[in-house]
Amino acid sequence: MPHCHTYLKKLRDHGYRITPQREMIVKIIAHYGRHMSAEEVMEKIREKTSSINIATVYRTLDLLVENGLASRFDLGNGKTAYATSEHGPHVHLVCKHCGSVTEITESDISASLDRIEDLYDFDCRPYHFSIHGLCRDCRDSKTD
Amino acid sequence: MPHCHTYLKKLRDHGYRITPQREMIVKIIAHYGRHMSAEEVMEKIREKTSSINIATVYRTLDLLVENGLASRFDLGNGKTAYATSEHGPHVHLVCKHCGSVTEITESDISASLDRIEDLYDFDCRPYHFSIHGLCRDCRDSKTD
DNA sequence: TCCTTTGATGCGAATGTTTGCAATAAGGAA
DNA sequence: TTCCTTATTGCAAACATTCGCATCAAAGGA
Ligand SMILES: [Mn+2]
Ligand SMILES: [Mn+2]
Ligand SMILES: [Zn+2]
Ligand SMILES: [Zn+2]
Repeated sequence: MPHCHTYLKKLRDHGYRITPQREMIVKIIAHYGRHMSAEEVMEKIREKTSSINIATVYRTLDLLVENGLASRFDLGNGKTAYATSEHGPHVHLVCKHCGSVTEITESDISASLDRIEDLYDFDCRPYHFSIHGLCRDCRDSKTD
Repeated sequence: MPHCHTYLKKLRDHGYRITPQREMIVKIIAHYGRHMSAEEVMEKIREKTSSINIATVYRTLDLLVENGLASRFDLGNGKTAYATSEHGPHVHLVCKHCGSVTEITESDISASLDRIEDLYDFDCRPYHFSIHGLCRDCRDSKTD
């Protein structure tokens, strides 16, 4: 499914101009279906055609996030990751000690998100964020 | 209350050395009671005595986070913020369009965190993280 | 108190991300 | 189709954060 067309249309509808750079970046991240860092997007671009400046990649990814077409989050390793909604909504449990990442099931968080959207009139969806904590292994291996 | 002593003791108990640099950084962030960026910690240090290298500030803040004595999170402006548990556990709703930040009430999220801790055996507490989304004002001012 | 071990610091370089600004080109109007 | 307005790009510099490594000093034992 060419989701990228939908994304591009939404951008155009919001009054943004569709440039070859934006088309290429949207296509790449929409089809990839997983998290990508800005640098990974750059690599895919280099594989295909002429290069795009890294600042433009960041600006386009941020544009998608601001308009609810992608999510941005921090996996704790000093890099930021991006994904379109193709990746599906979910929460990552990131261990701040060993860096392991677990994805949790929708139903484990959706009640709280519903509540937040109701009470605070704040639109969390499509959600995709990280909760940093300690996994069992790391907790056990500590005297505390 | 000199929480900093507690923090320093915990670090020592975990086998870390207590250096003048660590003492100073822990004192500053524990007494401040709010979020601070690494650069803000540096400013406080400069006001007081001789300088500490910024890399040491980052390393010490990360040490506190890894040992559950402080939390680190991203307020979406390209800077990372840190706070000790003096700041209290809570979740920020960060609007990715206008940048506004709302703090939500403990009870609005704690059920989900309990569930996560049970099901995944993952220690979320003391929790302090951000959910990025759209506030009412920004949602309303969009054609979508 | 002095010595030894080894974890912590400072420094400078590398990496990741943002920003200001002049040049460019998308999209609408004529 | 051509022109105009102004959003977008590329570039280079600034900024935020991490890392490797030589040096230093905290902590514990003699
Ligand atoms: Mn994910
Ligand atoms: Mn807070
Ligand atoms: Zn872990
Ligand atoms: Zn807003």
